[in-house]
Amino acid sequence: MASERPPSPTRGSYAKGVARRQEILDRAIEVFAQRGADKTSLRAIASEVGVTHAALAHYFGSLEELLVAVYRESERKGGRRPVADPDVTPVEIMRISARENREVAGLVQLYSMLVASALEEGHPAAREFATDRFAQQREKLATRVRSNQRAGLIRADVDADAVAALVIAASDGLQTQWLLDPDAPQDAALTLLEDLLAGPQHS
Amino acid sequence: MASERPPSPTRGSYAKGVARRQEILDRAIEVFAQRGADKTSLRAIASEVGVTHAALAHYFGSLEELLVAVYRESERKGGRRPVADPDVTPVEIMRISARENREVAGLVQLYSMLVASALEEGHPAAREFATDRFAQQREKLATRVRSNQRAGLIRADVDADAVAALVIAASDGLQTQWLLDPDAPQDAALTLLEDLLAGPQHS
DNA sequence: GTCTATACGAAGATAGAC
DNA sequence: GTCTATCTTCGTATAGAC
Repeated sequence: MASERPPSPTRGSYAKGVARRQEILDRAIEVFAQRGADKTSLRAIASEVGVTHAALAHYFGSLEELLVAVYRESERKGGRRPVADPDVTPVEIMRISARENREVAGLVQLYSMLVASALEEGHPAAREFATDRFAQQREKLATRVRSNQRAGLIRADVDADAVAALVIAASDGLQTQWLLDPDAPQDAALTLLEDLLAGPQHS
Repeated sequence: MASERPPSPTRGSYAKGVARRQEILDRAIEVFAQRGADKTSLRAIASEVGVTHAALAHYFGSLEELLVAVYRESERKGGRRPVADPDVTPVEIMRISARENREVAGLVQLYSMLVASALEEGHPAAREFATDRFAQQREKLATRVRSNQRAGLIRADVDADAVAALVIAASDGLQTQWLLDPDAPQDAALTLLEDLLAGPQHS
């Protein structure tokens, strides 16, 4: 309790690196929000952060890994605590998530770019990011669907895994359409899906 | 019917250019299918076609415009005649389209990349392509939905425009998930949506 | 471990020769 | 109209100072 003992010599020097990495990441997020996901090269970020582009490569390995880190960190910061109430529908979950993402400039664009890269060969970082994310989201939403079904909020005759995949796909796709054309019926389409899933008894 | 009159001298010299452009486009499609949407640079295409990368820039203006041309031409060639039967559901339309797209290697990846680029600023060609495509698809499908509703194939109490946007979003998103994880319930989710839209009387 | 300096090859764009 | 030559910028890799 008195004086903090310094970390062991063999691993002590990690502290600075971790803090520095976080500092760079925070700045990179700002740069990203301002310049857009596309024009943000390693050199551009490095220049604005105040380091050389080689330093970024040192901390993050590659541009793509930096982009993944930026997205994960942006989402972590912008995201409120996960919705605890099990009676909230999957569509409402995606609605909340979409609203949060839209508040962070460039985040949806970055997500779209990462997913597109993941589809190409030779992009392991993006591929892993997208694959994991879809799998986790599908599992999380499927669990919620089953809970909703027990509570009578979602009709019992639909497959929970299919619903999860469908809701994610619809949410992603509608967000894209909305960015390209704000007149596209994003909310209406999402609400429609929600009503359809609620079953015949929906108000 | 006898002999084709050559085009007028003032515009005749276009003929060679148009033919050459088409020839380059055909080769570019093959190169694309083999190498993937990502690693296909202007130089790579030019090298395989047998011209310099500057020639491609001359014919297509920019890499992005070439990519848009490649996608449009690939889709035109792969697409069968449009489905005439007005009783085919929008979901079935997207299923057919998805099946055709999947037969052309790299086409879905290219589409995903173009849409992602369209979301970024400073990509007018991709932006125009994606905006137009979504608008056309929404209009086409909405008309079909209304027809389906009159025929009793789709429940009458849903908004046709919202259905169109929803079906497109679901189809695009599910195709992406399927590419990243073939175990994702793509068909099940699409069929689910189809059944939900059919209404309470669905078998 | 952290980071700078530097070099390399490849990319898209463009000016101007032919 | 077509293409060579060149410009700038990019991501990555390495060597070595601290």
